[in-house]
Amino acid sequence: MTDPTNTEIAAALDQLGDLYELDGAVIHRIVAYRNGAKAAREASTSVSQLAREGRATELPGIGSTLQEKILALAETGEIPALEKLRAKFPPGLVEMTKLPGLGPKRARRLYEELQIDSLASLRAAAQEERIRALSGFGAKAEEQLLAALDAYEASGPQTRTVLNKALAVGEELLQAIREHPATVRAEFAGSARRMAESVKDLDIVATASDPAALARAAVELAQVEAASNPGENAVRLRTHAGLNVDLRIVEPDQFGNVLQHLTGSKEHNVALRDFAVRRGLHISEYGVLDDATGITHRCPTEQEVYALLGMAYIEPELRENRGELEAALEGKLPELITLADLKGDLHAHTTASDGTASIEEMALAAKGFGYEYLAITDHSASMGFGADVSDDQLRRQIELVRRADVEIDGIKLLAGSEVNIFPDGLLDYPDELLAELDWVVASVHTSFRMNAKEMTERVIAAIEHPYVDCIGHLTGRKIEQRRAYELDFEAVAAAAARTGTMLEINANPDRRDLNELHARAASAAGVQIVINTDAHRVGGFAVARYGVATARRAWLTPGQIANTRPWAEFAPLRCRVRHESGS
DNA sequence: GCCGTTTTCGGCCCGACTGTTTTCAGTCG
Repeated sequence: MTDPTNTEIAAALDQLGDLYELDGAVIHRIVAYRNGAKAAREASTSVSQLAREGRATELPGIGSTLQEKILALAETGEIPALEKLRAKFPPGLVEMTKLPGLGPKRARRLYEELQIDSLASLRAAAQEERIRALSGFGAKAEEQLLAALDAYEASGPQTRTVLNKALAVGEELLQAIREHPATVRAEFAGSARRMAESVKDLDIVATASDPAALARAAVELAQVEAASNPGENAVRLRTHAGLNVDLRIVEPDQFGNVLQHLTGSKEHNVALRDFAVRRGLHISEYGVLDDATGITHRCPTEQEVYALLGMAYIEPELRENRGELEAALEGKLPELITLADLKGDLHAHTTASDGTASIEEMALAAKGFGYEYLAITDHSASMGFGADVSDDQLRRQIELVRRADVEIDGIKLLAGSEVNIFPDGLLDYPDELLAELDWVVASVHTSFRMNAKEMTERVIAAIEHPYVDCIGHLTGRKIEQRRAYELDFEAVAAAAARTGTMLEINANPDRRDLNELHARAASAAGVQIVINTDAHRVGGFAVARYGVATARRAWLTPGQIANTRPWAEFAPLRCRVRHESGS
């Protein structure tokens, strides 16, 4: 049988955690399963394989017991403890705990005392006012359960907003808050500050000369559709797009504590506080309490919070409990790449395929964005976007790019293509035509539903092609829309490292593909990474920030990103150069 | 269930909010 993927292992461990929680296990055991699930989900190699070798325990949070369970899943397809718990609790019971306000303890009482085992039976019981008979429940609880059921059935489990959509309105709102006369300082916190792929809501932390006045004024801003009653130092806003924004206004001497607390992530904060406790310190949003002195240190800046723990400042993008605390202690945090480090873009479209601007317009836009070089990479013939670029049209396009390169000063233009990888691994243009190009991105755009083995062979065939410089948006995922297709990432990264083929971080905020975990693992495996915007219009280069954000969340430095180099240094990195020179 | 420059056993983050309570358990972020 085929080994379970890391995602499947993580799901099984998460389920075990949920079911043990219903079963009333001590919280630390439940947390251990959830930590194990996180470790499996984020591992850069096959966890089943590690378990077979007895090395899964090297992952933080996986000990011998979890390794045994993973091994059982790999060898028999099931985990006995999980099957036993599934038999004990109906699946509807787990679903009930997804309702806000209903946790495992209360759900289990509803099941045992009223035989409620599904959303439907829960609704019936609440409507018939049978729940209020239980001690600890009242009429209010029934009311809230019915409201939660309505909300859940109307829109399903909570949806998240892709980061650029949240920032589009959020940055306007932040700017408006900053411009208010009472505001001294205002910053994003939360997952938006960490530049996560998507957000549940936005958090803004501010200091103000008159907090209550700022809270009242925020309610009246043009971006705000509705709001809670503004308090003395907090208000919840809802934008016209339905995004919730929490504004917290704090004392300046606690700004660092609150910003750190609300920036999270939860996992980072839990690990940070755990670390602090071992040193006699207690971190909260109000300060850092020192057991030895009884003094609570209030921190105007986050730097002071981390300094009190003897750590270097940790950039928000790294705060995911992926080793940043240990690195900060040892002074081994990476010098992360910034937007200003990018020198060129190697994936952009024009009207020759599905872009909206000419070669010249895109060149000038890229130059205006500060780039020194740009590859024009329209879709190959089989793509079917607008005007197909046939072989002859590509030859003509090459001429046009070369001419524009001569005519436009201050930016190097490369004649390229985004070539389709067919299901059999072959490319859309003949080799002799590909050989004429300066740069070739190969991408999968069709037949996503192949199995992992076939898809891996398909992509590796392209990686091994002598004229392919780079693989575009490797996994095909669209954030909150479309899952990544099945692929053996380790094998792909190994092939890319072996051949010198680059892997792209596609900066389109709906893609961010490679994702941060893949990008980190690929770079560690020796793969050269490029950050490309895949721009389809002159404004398209602006999304580079999201590609940079993914690279930062992948711990990457400028040296690990090929297109931080000027063209003279980048050009020899292309694997085709080595192919052509016969090495 | 995991883990160890105080531990192989005994710890394991912090606080707010809510409804149902007469001091707190459960839930959430």
